[in-house]
Amino acid sequence: MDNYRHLNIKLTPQRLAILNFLEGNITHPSAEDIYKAVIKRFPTMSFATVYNTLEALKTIDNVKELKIDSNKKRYDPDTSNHHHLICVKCKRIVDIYKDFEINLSDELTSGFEVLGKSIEFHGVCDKCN
Amino acid sequence: MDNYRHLNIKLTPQRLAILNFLEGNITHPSAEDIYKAVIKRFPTMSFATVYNTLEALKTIDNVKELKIDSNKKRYDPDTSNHHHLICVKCKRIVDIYKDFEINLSDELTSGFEVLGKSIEFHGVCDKCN
DNA sequence: CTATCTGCAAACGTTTTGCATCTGT
DNA sequence: ACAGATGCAAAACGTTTGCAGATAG
Repeated sequence: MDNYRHLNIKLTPQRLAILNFLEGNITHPSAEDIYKAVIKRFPTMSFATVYNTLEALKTIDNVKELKIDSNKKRYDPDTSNHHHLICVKCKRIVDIYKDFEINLSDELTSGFEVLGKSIEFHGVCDKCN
Repeated sequence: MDNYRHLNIKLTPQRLAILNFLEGNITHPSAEDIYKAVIKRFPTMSFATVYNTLEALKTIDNVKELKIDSNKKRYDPDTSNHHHLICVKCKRIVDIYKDFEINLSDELTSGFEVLGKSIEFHGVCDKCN
């Protein structure tokens, strides 16, 4: 529904459908989730287009590839710094918006210049508890 | 080289080879890395056996499956609480042994009971810098 | 002796690729 | 007009599975 001209990528109807599905989406969808959502409006949509679009969006930092699921890639349209809390039972994921300042002392960093971090909290959600 | 009787799993020569390869290994190897290492001594070794053994070792908490690589699973024989620092350029991984105490206030946890966390630091290593 | 493991090959789910056609800009 | 996107099918890749034969305990 929005205007995506500022992204400076070719805006095809398929890409707009994907962008609309992703906008404000906090479900951390997989490529298949995205595919299933957009194919309703675009019966000819292919996985190639989903992956192609995700690649384009990653490049312009409009989407972030997540490693929270070891079986498949998931995507997050929120590219701001935030963390994830995952239920070990039902795998529900919630976003954690807080910047935890962690200083790694030099003897821990092996000479690395540390740029950032991402924290995966795990726990048990209210429904599972 | 060690004695693994305390693990209480069937100790086949193949499993011993995998255990020996993993012991003290800080390279966070993938299934293929393990396979390539042990096939030198067991030319008939199959991936099925590698995965079967990893599954058995995961069950008894002797190895941990890592999510640091979005393309494939990696394994860590060090199951103690620690974190990882990854070079964004060369993907080199170093272990961070420190327990950062992070308290999530109730308004952040969405009712979850938080049990633990794992932090993925990213940065640029000395060689890449 | 027998419950479990091994090794092979086939199957699986996810992601990538090649290519002819189509389309935003 | 044309650089780049689409859609299809095939391939690639990591991982899992079925099963006959082997083996640790």
